[in-house]
Amino acid sequence: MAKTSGISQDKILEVAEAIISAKGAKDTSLSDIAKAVGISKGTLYYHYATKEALVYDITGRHFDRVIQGMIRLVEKLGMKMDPEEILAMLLEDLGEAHRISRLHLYLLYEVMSGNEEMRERYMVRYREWKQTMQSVLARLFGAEHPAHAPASAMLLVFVEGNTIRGTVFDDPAPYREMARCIHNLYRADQQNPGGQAYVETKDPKASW
Amino acid sequence: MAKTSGISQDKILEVAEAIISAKGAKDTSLSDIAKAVGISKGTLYYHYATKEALVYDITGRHFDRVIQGMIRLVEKLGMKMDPEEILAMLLEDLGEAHRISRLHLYLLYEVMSGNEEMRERYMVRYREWKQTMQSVLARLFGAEHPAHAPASAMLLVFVEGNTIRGTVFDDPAPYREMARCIHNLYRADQQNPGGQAYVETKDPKASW
Amino acid sequence: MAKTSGISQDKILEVAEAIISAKGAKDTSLSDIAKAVGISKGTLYYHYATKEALVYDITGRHFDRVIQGMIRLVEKLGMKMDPEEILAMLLEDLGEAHRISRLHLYLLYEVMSGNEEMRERYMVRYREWKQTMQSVLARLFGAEHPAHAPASAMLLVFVEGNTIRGTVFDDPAPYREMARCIHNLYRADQQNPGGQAYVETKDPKASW
Amino acid sequence: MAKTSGISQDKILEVAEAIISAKGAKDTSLSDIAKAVGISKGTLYYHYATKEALVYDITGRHFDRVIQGMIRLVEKLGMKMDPEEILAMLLEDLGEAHRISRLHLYLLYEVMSGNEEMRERYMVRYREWKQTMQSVLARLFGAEHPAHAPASAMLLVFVEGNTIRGTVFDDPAPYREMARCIHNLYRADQQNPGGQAYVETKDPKASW
DNA sequence: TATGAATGAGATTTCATTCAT
DNA sequence: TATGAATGAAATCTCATTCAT
Repeated sequence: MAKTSGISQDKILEVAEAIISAKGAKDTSLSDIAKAVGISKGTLYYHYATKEALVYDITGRHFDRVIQGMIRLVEKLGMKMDPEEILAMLLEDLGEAHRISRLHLYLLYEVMSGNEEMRERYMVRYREWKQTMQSVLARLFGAEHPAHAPASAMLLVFVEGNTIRGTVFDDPAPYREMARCIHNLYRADQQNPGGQAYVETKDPKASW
Repeated sequence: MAKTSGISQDKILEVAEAIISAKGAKDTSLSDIAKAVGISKGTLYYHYATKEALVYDITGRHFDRVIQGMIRLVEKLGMKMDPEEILAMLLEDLGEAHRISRLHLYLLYEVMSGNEEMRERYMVRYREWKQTMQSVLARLFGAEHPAHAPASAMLLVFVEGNTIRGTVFDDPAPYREMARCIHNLYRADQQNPGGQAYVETKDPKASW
Repeated sequence: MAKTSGISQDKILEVAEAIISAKGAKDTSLSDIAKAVGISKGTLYYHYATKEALVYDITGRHFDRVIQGMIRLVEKLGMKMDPEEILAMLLEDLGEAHRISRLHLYLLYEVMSGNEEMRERYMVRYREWKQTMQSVLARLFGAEHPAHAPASAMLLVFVEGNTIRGTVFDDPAPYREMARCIHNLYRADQQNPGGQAYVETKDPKASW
Repeated sequence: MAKTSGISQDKILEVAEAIISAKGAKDTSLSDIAKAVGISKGTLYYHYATKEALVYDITGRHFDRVIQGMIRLVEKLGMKMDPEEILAMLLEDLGEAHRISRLHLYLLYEVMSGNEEMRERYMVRYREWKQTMQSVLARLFGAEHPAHAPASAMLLVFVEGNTIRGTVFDDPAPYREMARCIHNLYRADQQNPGGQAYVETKDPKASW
């Protein structure tokens, strides 16, 4: 959607992302962005023919960063730590990055009120992110485990829930307890004592 | 903020809420609402001096319903059930009400990009909601318990996380596991084995 | 498409039509019109939500006038005159009204480059105009006559051809000869000496 | 107006003409054309300093083709046929070439809403076309004849009228009757029985 | 209470044209 | 010859808000 070329493209994205992180895409006009980048509206149009196209690329950047951030953090921590601690740090890392959280919610909003194409593209990246979470769990708890399905679902919910929580409240969430909660899913004696195991639905509308 | 008057006030709110649940406040014009209600823009303006005022009242209605819904559900279930099961049902009840979820996120967006007054009013209702969650926990697990703080924080995160999750994906979340996770916080042998207890911060910026 | 109401609606149409007759709809901006009427662009929008809607109503006015003009002229001339002379005057009347001719061509252009809805509405009025021509011929030469079909087709071609001719050249067309030409179609000894009679096609795409 | 140069000049014209025939010059951007030709806007600008210059050349091509088409058709038919039949075929040939008709009208529009220079150039070619029509009539009915003036005027009106007619309606016009109508002008007993002969005005504004 | 009319400010988009390389 | 980048001016449309009646 975006043209490929040198320096300005990136600068536009960077500046636009900063403004949108602060005010949301709906409240950020192309004038605002052009002014902040130091170019004319015409030039902005030359690089991004529609506002949507710009938001697309920002969405891409956002997920790139979030996904790379997870991977880098896990690699940095290595295997020296307790899996539970690693999960706690992951959750905290994502939960405390407020600028990213705001952007995350603003992009979600764009998707909710956007067109099908927007939604499609967003979902692709979202699933990629979810996949990364599952890889992290596999790395921490072994490749195959029946708890992976509920654990990754719960991890996602924690991350998203923290996003909203951190946007509304200022104090940190109980990251440690959340980590333990996920860890518990992998403990033999905890597994569904007398209950049904959580199995992700696989119908056509299922998402991963 | 809203004038007190006859019949239309409620009708306006109802219709406006329906439209905003579907499209978001930013993408809903006062024209849209007036048309749907069957009144003129002038009349709409007579009842609500600004668009913000209308969104305020919708926010009020929204939290009223969410809070009342929780209370009613807990009362309906009574004490016959396992606390864990009640929690699971609470989470499911909130997580599967998609129209409410959408509205919830749209209102959050309004707050994020709104002015201070809007934020203030929103916070009042939000804390009220949080208070209700704590009451529910107190009812389920006893009035005083050190786990209440992390448990209510986690409950909130679950609820909000599910809101987003349900908006993006179509399949249900692992409500049962979430409920157990909260339940575990109240189990003696689970409590912070060799770790620090979660304590909510109480600085001025703290929110409850 | 247009709102029904008092004075300004008509004034807008009148002024807009004058400007569009001179410059064409494509080269007439809503700003131009608003300025000429003495209202703001917002007010113009209040009365006509799109430029298309405005052009629709102008198209309506245009055909109204052209059709009424034909009827009035024929009625004025009554039966005192030679049919041929009446036809000549009709052709001249339409051919020499340059402002109307320009508008006619500008509207045709809008239809050619417009959407299906525009085309639809235009065709309705166009056929109505064609119908009026046939009524005029019926009045001049009797209700039923095999020459009606080619005669009305030819009359239309004359009128439209004159429209272009008068736009490009300044001198008058040979109205009298055209009239005779049509008249000849009704003369027994002229009818298709050894040729096929012109019959309008009646397939689904046929237009009248 | 156009620079003389290698291969692209012609390709540009060809492609541009095709697009403009379909959408009209006003609705065709230089971007559209550049993209379709497969060159950059900069390169297009190198070949045509303005959009107007491009339309000029397309106008030239258009009249070249129309004029050459008439000449070639008449030559092909030779003298074997009835003059009336030749006229009918000429009219049909022009009337049924819809792409050319569209272009013809679109170019007329450009002239109507264009500047004086555009108009000037257009008129030169238009008169050339008219001249060709007169040559055709001379060939069919003899070099000198008082009916030439009204006949050529009427021929032009027929051609232009058919252009519009064919754009609006789908069914063919009564070409044969039109041909006879012109033919009749050359018949002694038909000439202005008791009327004034049609004489083209020769004032400065007269066009041929 | 209710409304039709009006509006200003601003949003997105478009595009012919220019120019350095 | 060719082009990518840039731009200014303008066009259409949107809408919360105001106000006389």
